[in-house]
Amino acid sequence: MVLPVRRPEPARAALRARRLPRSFYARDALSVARDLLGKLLVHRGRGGTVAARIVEVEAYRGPEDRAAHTYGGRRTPRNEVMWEREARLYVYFVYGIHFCANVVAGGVGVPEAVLLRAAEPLAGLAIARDRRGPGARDEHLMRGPACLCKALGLDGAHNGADLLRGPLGLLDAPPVPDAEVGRGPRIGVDYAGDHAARPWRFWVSGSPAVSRPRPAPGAQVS
DNA sequence: AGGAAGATCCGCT
DNA sequence: GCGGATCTTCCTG
Repeated sequence: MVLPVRRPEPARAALRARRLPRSFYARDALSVARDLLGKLLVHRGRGGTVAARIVEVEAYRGPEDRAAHTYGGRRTPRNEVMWEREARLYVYFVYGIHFCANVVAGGVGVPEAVLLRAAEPLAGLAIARDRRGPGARDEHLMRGPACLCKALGLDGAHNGADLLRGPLGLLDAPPVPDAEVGRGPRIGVDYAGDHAARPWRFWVSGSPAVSRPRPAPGAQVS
């Protein structure tokens, strides 16, 4: 009699990885953004755990970045978390409907962050589907910053959440090689003048979960 | 005190 | 491709 062979489940193995150390976050947002590609975002919430592989991010670089909430050194109740210690989550509300989540980079007084724009669902698919409702294909459950938050159950209550402890975490995973990294201008920041053209958006080429796989026509891609 | 715009998504045409 | 939904935040007067 042949025993049923339980093939090692890739997600389970991946979720055993350690959390990224604080030093990972204590760098400029561009480096953190690039290196976040391929890492795993995990939320152990009520109803179970949802995990995802990050495939699209954007760097927001503090006071000098016209597209950032902290442009010009503005410090407000909303963006307060960006000014504090790195390795926390900055969640804000947009368009009266959606939440977007950022990973705080830099350090105390260095208000930089990385917007999480898209991810590939890895575990907790049933929960993610339920949160998103009918209509979305699995590979699109977390395509776009607001969709990502919804599928992972992130909202304003998670603003300031520590990523080194507690139910929210970022786990280490193999780096995405340069050859597979796409780069281009950020989305939805046309108001930022010349800063809008800066190629501070990074994505994993070929991932079906990337929200906009191609850079805008004529955009500088470097 | 008021208003304008927003780091978006989805459905319809 | 376009626009509506929906409300917080911040700047101006």
